[in-house]
Amino acid sequence: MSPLTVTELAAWTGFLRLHQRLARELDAELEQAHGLSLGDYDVLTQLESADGHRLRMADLADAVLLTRSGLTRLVDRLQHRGLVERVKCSSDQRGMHAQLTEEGLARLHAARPTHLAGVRRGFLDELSQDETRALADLWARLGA
Amino acid sequence: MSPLTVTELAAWTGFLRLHQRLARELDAELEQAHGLSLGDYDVLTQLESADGHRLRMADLADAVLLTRSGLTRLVDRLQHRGLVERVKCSSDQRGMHAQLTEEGLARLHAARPTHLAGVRRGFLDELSQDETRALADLWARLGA
DNA sequence: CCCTGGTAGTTGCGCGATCAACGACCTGCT
DNA sequence: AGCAGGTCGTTGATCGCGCAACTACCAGGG
Repeated sequence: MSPLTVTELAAWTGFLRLHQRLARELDAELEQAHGLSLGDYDVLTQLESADGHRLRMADLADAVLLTRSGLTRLVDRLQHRGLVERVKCSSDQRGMHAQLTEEGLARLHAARPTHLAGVRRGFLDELSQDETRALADLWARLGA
Repeated sequence: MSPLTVTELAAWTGFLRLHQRLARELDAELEQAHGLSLGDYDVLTQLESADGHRLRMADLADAVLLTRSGLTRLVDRLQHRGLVERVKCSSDQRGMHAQLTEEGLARLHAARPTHLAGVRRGFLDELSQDETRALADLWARLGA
């Protein structure tokens, strides 16, 4: 396996470093301002955009890239705080829906400006429109 | 705060999702093939490229974006496995160097092909040369 | 000289995530 | 009908990390 060129290395490690830095910054900011972790925010957002503000546990886990067990506990915490509730699935007795509550929606809306500002400040603001589109296309390609 | 455009959203979430997926894939692969986590590999690599294969704890922590406490324990584990050793700093009685051992270097070299193959397969192979350069430049700009 | 403010590294604690194992349930085949 | 194999969500155990507190040490000013 031939070594990476300097440019390749920079393209890869820059990706890693930026993610680590940004994830920590934005998480801290959101936690401090609204008591939500990035994971909380991610789950809430997925639920908001889902039909009826509810999602099957497994689908939600896939959407936020957590294991099922990781999601179980994250939903536990959100439920305990009243931001989400569990609803039995009618068509499958094993299944559960995670359902956004009124309060969950409100908290999400309250937190959104903070988070969007952070994402812009740390990421989008540095990108031209062309670059933004190029990145979006690139991630789509890499996801397939 | 105005909402994100679809493209902006894709540029951001794609970044997040790709990182989560890749980090998990590459970590599992490296763990299974060589018993090293990505964090282990990262530390070993930093030490390899450092002068005398050694680095002050604080500098190493900065290089791999861990807190000092996180690094202390990571080095604990590596030391326990004989891949790294701690050396007192001569110029500062508080200071410690993390120093790569022979075995640590060997393990790193053994693991490198696996890791490079994974990075290429999941990331670099999908990029044209121009894109690779553009990304490297972009990360550099975002780092400042 | 010492004393104050700051830095280096380690530690106790708590959190959040994974993995493996489990019970409950579904589905298709015989 | 009954069983085999797979899926859904949860749980117990464990791990790695950050935060805050701590000790040891450094450096500069009175």
